[in-house]
Amino acid sequence: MRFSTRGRYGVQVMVDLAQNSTEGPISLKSVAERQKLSEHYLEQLVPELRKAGLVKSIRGAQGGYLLAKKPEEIYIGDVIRVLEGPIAPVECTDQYGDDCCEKTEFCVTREVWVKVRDSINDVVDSISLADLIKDSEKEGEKVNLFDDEV
Amino acid sequence: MRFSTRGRYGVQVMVDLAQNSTEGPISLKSVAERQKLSEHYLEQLVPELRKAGLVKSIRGAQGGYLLAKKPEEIYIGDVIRVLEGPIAPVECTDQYGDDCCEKTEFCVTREVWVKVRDSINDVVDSISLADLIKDSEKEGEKVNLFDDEV
DNA sequence: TTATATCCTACTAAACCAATCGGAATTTGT
DNA sequence: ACAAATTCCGATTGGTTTAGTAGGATATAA
Repeated sequence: MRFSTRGRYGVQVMVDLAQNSTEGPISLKSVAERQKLSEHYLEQLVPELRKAGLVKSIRGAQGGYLLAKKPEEIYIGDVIRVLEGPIAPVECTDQYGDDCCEKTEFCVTREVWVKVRDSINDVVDSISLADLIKDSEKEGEKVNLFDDEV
Repeated sequence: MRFSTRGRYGVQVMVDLAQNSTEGPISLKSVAERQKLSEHYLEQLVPELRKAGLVKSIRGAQGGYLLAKKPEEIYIGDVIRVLEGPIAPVECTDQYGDDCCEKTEFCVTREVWVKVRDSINDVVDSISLADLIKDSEKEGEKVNLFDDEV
């Protein structure tokens, strides 16, 4: 049960843009260096974010990418669904309200996957880019934000 | 972002056992027929559930599998984690409290994945086999249980 | 002793993942 | 006009994972 690198890198790129593109476009080269990712691979992912209206691109020298909206208006769920496809822990939860497999009897287990799907969507749709970079502004302290862990 | 068939089939098998093993062991052959799954493939999965203490096996003719505990005491999360491994939407959330990548700066995005992980675990650890088969006892009505959907 | 089961280890075909490669098109600065 | 920087685009690739299949060995009831 893993997200692929697509969603993970995508979120990293968006956060990086939010942190760095305050004045002018940011090249993928610099994002790749800061985030320690393959520039070529990002070239494959980021155009999808552009087509989805999450970033804007400026071509040519000194070009690069910019967020298309304010960090407060971009939710992690949007980024993930663009790069990973709809969140559907099993196939039959892909479309809402559809009935799934051709099982003759009522499919009992679907309830589980629907609840998982909805709960993931709730989480990722409740966190904006602004929420994430707010944390990073406390840079240097390195506090543990995850006090819910063991 | 999918669970593999392992987790899905595993839950199906456990539900099938809960529904059918009230008196005596159930063969994988019959489970496979009812659930329309490959018997041989189940032979690969179900022993893992046995080693994890979720089912008991009885070998030989008229043998088969039984739940090792009451349906009220078996949670979907247990089944899934046995067959899919720990729920960790990205690698660095695999162990609790561990810090992840060797990023020099604090990893902002990890917060997202930790919250997703915890929310999935909360859901699957709140649904027991008993909860699922309770629904199926209303068989025949075929009501839509998912009124939270569009 | 036969049929029915679980148990166990390999093997495999297909799909998917995470890139890499090689260039075309666009824009800025000199 | 030209070079450098950059996005854009399609093809290819090596490795891993998935979802099984194959072929038996072992155990037990009838």
